[in-house]
Amino acid sequence: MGNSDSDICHRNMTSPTMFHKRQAGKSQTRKSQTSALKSRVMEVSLAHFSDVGIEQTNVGDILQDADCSVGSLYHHFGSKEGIAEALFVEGVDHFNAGLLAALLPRRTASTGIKAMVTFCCEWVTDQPQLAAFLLSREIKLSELARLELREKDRAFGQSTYDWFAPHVKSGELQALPTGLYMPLICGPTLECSRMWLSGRSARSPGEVAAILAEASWQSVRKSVRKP
Amino acid sequence: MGNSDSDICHRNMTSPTMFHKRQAGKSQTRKSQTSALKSRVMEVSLAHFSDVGIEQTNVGDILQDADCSVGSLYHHFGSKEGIAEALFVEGVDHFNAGLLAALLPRRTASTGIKAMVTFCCEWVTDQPQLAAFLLSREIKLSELARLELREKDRAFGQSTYDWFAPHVKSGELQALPTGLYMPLICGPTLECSRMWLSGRSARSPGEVAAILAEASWQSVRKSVRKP
DNA sequence: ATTATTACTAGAACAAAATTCTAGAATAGT
DNA sequence: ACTATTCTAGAATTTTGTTCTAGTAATAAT
Repeated sequence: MGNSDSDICHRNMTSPTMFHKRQAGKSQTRKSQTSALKSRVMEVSLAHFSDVGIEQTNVGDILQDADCSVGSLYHHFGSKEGIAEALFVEGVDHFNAGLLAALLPRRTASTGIKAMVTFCCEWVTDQPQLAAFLLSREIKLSELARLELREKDRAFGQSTYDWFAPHVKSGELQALPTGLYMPLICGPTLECSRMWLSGRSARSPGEVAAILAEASWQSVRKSVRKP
Repeated sequence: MGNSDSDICHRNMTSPTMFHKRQAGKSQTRKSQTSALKSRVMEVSLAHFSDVGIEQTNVGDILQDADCSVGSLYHHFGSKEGIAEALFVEGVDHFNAGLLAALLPRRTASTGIKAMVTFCCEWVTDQPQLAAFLLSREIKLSELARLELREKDRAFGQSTYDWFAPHVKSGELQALPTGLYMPLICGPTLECSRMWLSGRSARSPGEVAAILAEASWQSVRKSVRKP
């Protein structure tokens, strides 16, 4: 999170100097101070965003809670939305990586699908703040971030599809339009998550993980019964 | 939509005069002008909200596009969020009513569940703007609206449960925690909707309604196979 | 009919909050 | 040592949501 090199100055910089190798030389103090500052801002912002939403959060509070100056904040993030964007991209990254890590080692269709659902449930239950923020979708992404995410999304979709394909061929999984697997597998869980996170449901996803896993599995397995 | 009597002045008014019967007498011109204005504001706001989000929308634009004065807008809606709130409550009402109307006449578990999914798909596909707005959930509701919605939600849940119960008893539907039926039935569809609405998927829910209906049905039907 | 009250419209004035600007300090590269 | 760049800082500016005051049309009360 800290040294994510994601400040806007790097993003916007087109000069070749950005490719010079960075010697992690002697005095690390300034660098670490800076990255600590960015971390602090992101952490504090997440707390506020997930609590009252981006709009209701005011930069003044972030500045104060993160002990950061206006200049620094705008230097690193460009805008309030910029902070949200950074949080969003990072969050999606972590989630997708975790989901893949849960899926890939599984050898059977059933265990793979259920592992995805279970991971989803646990992830949401373990870090409700980040989950609430990611699921809220009130983020207006910049064109750049949009493309970045689109690409990550594509890569993620490809990875899962590579895992699914053999199981479809072997007749364990239904053959479906590619875009439907994720909604069918994670949709119910995410819906439960939203309800829990917004206080409309008392039961956390973690508590109903097993039921959700079984149900989602039933929805994508190749049915052998007559309809 | 027009004469919804939902302006804040009515909501906040506690004096008994609000209960005086209103003679729909002679000159309707002012009333209709007013309700036309409110409709215009809501329509224009929905377009902006679903396009760029509530935060990014500025009142100035709404004022201009709806040809409304600052005074009128704040008289009728109280704030920018007030407009969003009105849109949200109205939207949820319509959606829930439609969903119930699709479900209640069905006599078998299978056709009922599938009707819900199908309705969901069509509703989202038919009015993408409203759907995008409702699904975005960036609305900070007032305490009053929160309670109002909570109650509607409860009533809706009760109605669907009354329909489900006999089918659970007869062994067609799985017995599940009450809060899980909706996520399992509508979760995949809503997830598809989000992807379509945000441009991450090309296929509209309407196009895959049949597949989703069947899959969701499989996820909640009472399974007769060995696990 | 006259008056009083209320609903509504209108836009100037205000306040709060986001962002830009300018300047200076720390650091890295040459 | 010198120069360019990154980073920090906070005052100044701009933007934008909201309030206020005033006036008009409609309805209710007397």
